[in-house]
Order: sequence, then C-alpha cells, then structure tokens
Amino acid sequence: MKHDEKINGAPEVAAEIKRQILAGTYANQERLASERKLSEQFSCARGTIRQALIQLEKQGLVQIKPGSGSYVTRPEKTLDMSEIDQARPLELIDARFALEPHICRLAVLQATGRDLDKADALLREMEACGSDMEKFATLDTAFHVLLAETTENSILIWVVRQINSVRAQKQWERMRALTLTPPMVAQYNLQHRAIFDAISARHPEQAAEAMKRHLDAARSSLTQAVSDGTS
Amino acid sequence: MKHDEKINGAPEVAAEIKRQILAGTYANQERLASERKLSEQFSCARGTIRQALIQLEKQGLVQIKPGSGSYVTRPEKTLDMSEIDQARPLELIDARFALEPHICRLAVLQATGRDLDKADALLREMEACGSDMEKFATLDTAFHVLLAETTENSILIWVVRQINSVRAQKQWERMRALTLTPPMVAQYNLQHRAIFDAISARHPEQAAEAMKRHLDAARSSLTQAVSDGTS
DNA sequence: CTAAAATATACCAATTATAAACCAATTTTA
DNA sequence: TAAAATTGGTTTATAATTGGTATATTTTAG
Repeated sequence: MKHDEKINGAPEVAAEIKRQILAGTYANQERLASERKLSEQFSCARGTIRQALIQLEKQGLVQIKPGSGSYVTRPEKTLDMSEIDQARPLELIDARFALEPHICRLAVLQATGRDLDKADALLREMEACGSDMEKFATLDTAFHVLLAETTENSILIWVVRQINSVRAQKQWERMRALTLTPPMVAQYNLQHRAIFDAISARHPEQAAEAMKRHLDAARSSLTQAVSDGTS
Repeated sequence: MKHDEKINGAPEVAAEIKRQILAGTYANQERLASERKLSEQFSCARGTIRQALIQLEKQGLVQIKPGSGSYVTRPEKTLDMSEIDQARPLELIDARFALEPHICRLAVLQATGRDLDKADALLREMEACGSDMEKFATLDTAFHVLLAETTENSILIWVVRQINSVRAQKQWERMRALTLTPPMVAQYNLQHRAIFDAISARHPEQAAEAMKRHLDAARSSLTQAVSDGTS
C-alpha cells in the first residue's frame, strides 16, 4: 500500500498516522518507518513528519526513541466518551434492550402520581405532533429518560442520559430520517401507551414485555432500513 | 464526496459548517481547510467564509489562529461522574440487575474460544485466591467486565467499566469488608462457574438466570449487612 | 433607486513548511 | 570489536501558506 497521498500540514499527517494506528495497520510496539521515509511517503518535509510524531507522542500513541525509531504504543482499549459516540445503531438497541425492560420493572415499583402525569403529558404531545419527526424524536428521548428518572436510581438515570446524549446528535439524524416514518410513529405511540398502561396498572413484567416489544420494533425498522440502504 | 454545493450567504455557510462539525465530519482539534480552500468548496467569496467562521468562533465551535488555520474546538463531552460516584450500593445492584443478565445473553451469541479461555483463567484465579478478599474483588470486577467485553458492544462495555470504576472507590471497601466473607466467596465462585458453564453451553436464558441468581445473592448479603449495621 | 450583502483583488503580518547541514545515539555490518 | 550506516534531535535560512485588513465593484433585496 503506497502512500503518495497529498496531505499537507502536520495536523493532517498526524491525523492520518493516528488513523492508521487505530485501524490496526501497525502492531503494538511495532516500529514505524523512519522520519525520512515517512517524509517521502507523505510528500512533505521531515520537519512536518517530526511535528506530527511529537504530537502523537503527546497523545501517547507513539514513543520516539532517539537513534532507534518511533514505536507504536497502543496502551489499551480505553473507551472514553469519544469512542462510544461512534457506536453503531444496533449496539445502541442492544444496550437499550439490556437496560430499559428492567427500568420498566423498577419504574412500576417507584412511580408516583406525578411521574405518571408527566409521562401522560409527554405521550399526548407525541401523539399530537403529526409529521414533525424531529419533535417526535425529542419527545421520545424525553419519555425514555423520564422512565429512568422514575426509578430514582442515579446510576440508571445517568447511564440513560449519557446514552441518549449520543443519540441526540451525529449521523443519527439521517438514521431517524430513514426509520421514522408516519406508520412507525403511530406504532411507537401505541407501544409507548402500552408501556405506560402497564406501569400505571403496576404490572412489572407486563411493562418490561411491552418495552421489549417496543425495542423489537425499533430494531426491526433499523435492520430493514439498513438492508434497504445496502441493496 | 465533493462539496460544490450551492450555498449562498454567510449564515447558510456557517450553518453548513456547523452541521458538518456536529455531524462528526471533523475530529476534535482538527484543522479544517483554509479560508481560501473553503471559498472554492462553497463557491463563494473568502469574505463570506470569513464571516461564517467568525460567527462559529463566537459560538465556540472553532478557534481561528492567525497564520495557522481554523481548528475545530468541539468541547470534550465531560462525563460528569459526580452524580453517580456517591450512588448507594443498592442502586448499583439494581443497575447491574438491569445490565448483566442481558449481557450474558449477548455474550452467549458472541463468545469466542479466546473469551472463554480468559474467563476460565479468571475463575481459576478467583477460586484459588483463598482469603485475599481484595484480590477476589479485583478479579470479580475483571470477570464482569470481561463478560461485557465479550458482547463487543462498545456502549455496554463503556457502561460496565464506568459502573465498576465507581465500585473501586474507597467507601466500597468498607462494604466489601462487611459482605465478602469466605462463605460468600465460595458461593460467588459457584455462581460465577454456573454463569460460565451456561455461556460455554450456549444457553442464553440459563446464563441470564444464573446471573440473576448471582446478583440476588449479592443483594441479599448487602441488605443483611446493612440491617445488621443499623440494628 | 437605494442600501445591504457578496464578490474580487491586493497587501500585510504571523505561522508553517521546506531544505540543507550537522550532531548524538542506536543499529547494522564487516 | 570497530567501522559504517541509520535514526532521531537540532539549527538555519528561505519559501509557501494562512488569517487579518482594506478597497472597489458587482449583485441582491427591499
């Protein structure tokens, strides 16, 4: 694989090498090409390569040894927020499958009249927002966060908020545009109402099952959208 | 993907660049194209690009460095652990009740021979660590994190790691001292082994049920320790 | 028609990139 | 073991690029 790519500027070079390292092009502790070779591959001066490598060393991705070379030092898979916000939609669905049914069970045990009133208000808004998909998506997020808040479990509340902060931006708008059709909105409204009714009636397992059906529907529309997009 | 998009007006240009930044087109701290290049891409005058960038700088999305370039300054998502690092033990158990049974189901679908070998090694270490409760606690955490990693779901991995980082804190040491008795360790070892066996046998629901029994035991010992402490 | 916005152009100052040469440490070779 | 080759570390001067600014013209909107 040749790299006669036209990349100008130390930041761009650093980004490219970083991409290669994270993509697994180099093994850990492997010595990458000398600064002079790299300057040829990237068609830039050695000083530019040098600045890029120094930048990468500050990030802890490489270790520069004088007289020897630069070595990849990929310490460990450190998952910070920057990596989970590139999570794939199906990963998110799986995570929600893990969390939200049990959140429903806990919500049944903890829900107050106030909680139910707020949820009911959200549902009415959702059912009334017609073809405004972005508004529906916002309210949908609010509904699921509200369920988490109902549990009064600070960890669950925090996790659901973090996950939904991922969903609130990025390429998820495009995904919503593909999956959030009026019929799906109608189905979601019915399923939300089923969840709400089960919680109101204090039936933990019914609520959990209703949530599973809801997530199943979300997963189906997602996989269908993906298969449609790739066919 | 070329950007010969017909966009007229500084506000529109600013909106488009903002969209690209928020959509993740640019990495954080990445230098975007020079004002002259951007003016070509957007087919507009440099002054228009300039106004757009100045507007974005006021919004804190980019930082303009004279003579250097414009850099994306998307503020790092600060994962504010302050809300959960004082979570009560029972909240943690509930959160794990939500997450880990389903993680077991997913682990059954994803587990490789390597994963099972690593898990088995951890279990043997745990079974061999006798009365070294701190060592057992560390390995126990590693085991549950390993299950999450087996799912290859970056969100679940991240959540479990975050939750376990809470569990590693000081106040939990005292809790472990109260709950981690040799009989409990023996029980946990049996339950861990049951979880492992169910995953090895590719029985999702058995694995999930084994995990529920494990968490039930942890909850029981916790509530008992609390009632003993307060009586 | 008028005023605001966008364009086109030119120039300045700061930063960055380039190229070459030389040093010191390491690795390879004889 | 010693010499040779390679590598990162540094300096220097020069060239290219970039944002900052000003001006005049053209286009657009009211």
